[in-house]
Amino acid sequence: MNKVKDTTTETDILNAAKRIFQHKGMAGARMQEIADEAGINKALLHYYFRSKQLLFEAVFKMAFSMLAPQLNEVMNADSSLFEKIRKFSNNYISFVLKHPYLPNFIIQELNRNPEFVEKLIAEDHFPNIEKFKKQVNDKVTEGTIKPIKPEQLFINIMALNIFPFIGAPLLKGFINIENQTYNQLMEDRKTEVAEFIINAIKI
Amino acid sequence: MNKVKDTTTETDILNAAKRIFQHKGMAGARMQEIADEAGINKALLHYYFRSKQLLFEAVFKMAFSMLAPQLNEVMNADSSLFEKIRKFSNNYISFVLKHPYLPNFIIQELNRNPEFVEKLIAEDHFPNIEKFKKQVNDKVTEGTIKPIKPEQLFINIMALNIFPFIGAPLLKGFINIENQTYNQLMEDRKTEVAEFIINAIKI
DNA sequence: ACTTTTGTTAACCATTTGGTTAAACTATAT
DNA sequence: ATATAGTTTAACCAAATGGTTAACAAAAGT
Repeated sequence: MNKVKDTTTETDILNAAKRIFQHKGMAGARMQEIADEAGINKALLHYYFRSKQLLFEAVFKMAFSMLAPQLNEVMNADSSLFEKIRKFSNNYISFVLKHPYLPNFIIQELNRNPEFVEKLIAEDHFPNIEKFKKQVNDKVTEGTIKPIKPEQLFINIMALNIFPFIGAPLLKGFINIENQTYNQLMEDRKTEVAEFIINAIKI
Repeated sequence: MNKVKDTTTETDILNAAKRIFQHKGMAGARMQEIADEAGINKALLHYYFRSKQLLFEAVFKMAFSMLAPQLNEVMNADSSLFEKIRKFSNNYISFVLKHPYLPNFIIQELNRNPEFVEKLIAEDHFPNIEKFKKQVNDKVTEGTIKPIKPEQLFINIMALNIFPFIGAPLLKGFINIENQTYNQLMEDRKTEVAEFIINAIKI
C-alpha cells in the first residue's frame, strides 16, 4: 500500500493542469486539453481527480502554497523592518521571474471566487502579518520612520512587487518596450523596489 | 437614418454584457446569461453583435476607453511632476471606487490575450507617456528628485494605484479586515499614495 | 394603403464539454 | 499459473452552449 512507486501520472496531470489553468483560467481550460498536455486519456483525469473542480482546487492550492510561505517567512522573521522589505522584494521578484503566471492565476481566481479566501485562511500556513504590523507601529512611535498605517505600507509593498507582473501586458504597451527590456526592468526592481519603499518612509 | 430614437436595446445589451463579462470574464460568461441580464432573447444578442467575440470586444473597448483618457490627460498636462502624481492618484482611485471591477477585467483579458494590446495601441487615444518621461529625466538631471528611470517610476505609480483593487480579495485576507474597512483604506489612499511616491523620490 | 426595413422571439441545430462505463491491460501477490 | 488490485483506454452520453432560422410585430418610407 506504500507509495514507493513514482506517482508520475498524478504529478504529470498536476503539472499539465497547472500549465493549462494558469494560461486559460478555470473557465477557459478544457479537460481534453489538459489530458493532451499530460499525454493521457481524458478519463484518467477523472480517475485521479474526480472532477474539473477538484483538479482545479488541487492546482490552485499547489500554486498558493508556492507563494504563501515566502511571505510568511519573511514577514515573521526577526530581521529589521528595512531588511524585511529588502529581502521580500528580492526573493519575491526572483521567484516570480521563474514562475511568471503564478500571481496572476491566483489573483484572478480569487476575484472570480472571493469566498475561496476563507477556505485558504482556514488552511495551515496562511500568511500572518501581525509581527510586521507591530514592527511598523513601533518604528512610527519611536519616530524612526514617517507615520504610516501598517496596512497601507503592506499594501504598497505587495503592489510594487506583484503588480508589474500582473499588469505586464498593459505596462509594456504604455511604456512601449519589448519583452526583453521589460524583463531587465524587473531584474532591476529586485533592489530598486525596496529602496523606493524605504526612501518613502525613512526620515 | 438618424439615431434620434434612444438605442435602449443596444445599450441595454452593452450594459448587461459589461456586468457579466466583468464578473465572469470572456470564457466564463454565457450568452444566455447576458440575454437574461438584459431582459431579452438570446437571438437579439447576435442580431446586434453577431458573435460572442464581437460583443466582448465592444464591451472591452468601452471599458478601456473609460480608463485610458484619464491617464492620458493627466500625464500630458502641463502641470508639474508632483502635481501629476497627486492628480492621477486622486482621480484614478475616485473613479475606480465607483467601478471596482474595471481594472481587473482589463488586466485579466489582456493577460489571456496579449496580442490585444497591439490592437489597442493602433486605436486612437492610446495613452502616451513621453511627456512624463521627459519630465522625470529633466528633474533627475537638475537634481530635484532622486535618480530613477521614468519607466520604473511610472510602473510604481500604476502599481500603487491599481493593484489594491485587483488584489483586494487577497489583501483583505492578509490584512484580515472587512469590506467597509478596506474601502476606508482606499479612500485614504486618494492622497496617501501620492505622498508616498513623492516622499520616495524627492530629495 | 402598402411595402420595406428594423426589431424581437420561439424553436431548432451542430458542436463542445464534463463526466461515465465497461473492457482491456499491467503488475503484484499467492 | 492465476487471482487480485490498480491503471489506462475507447466509446458513449446528457447537458450546455454559441449560433441560426423562420415567423412575426412594429416602425418608417412611399
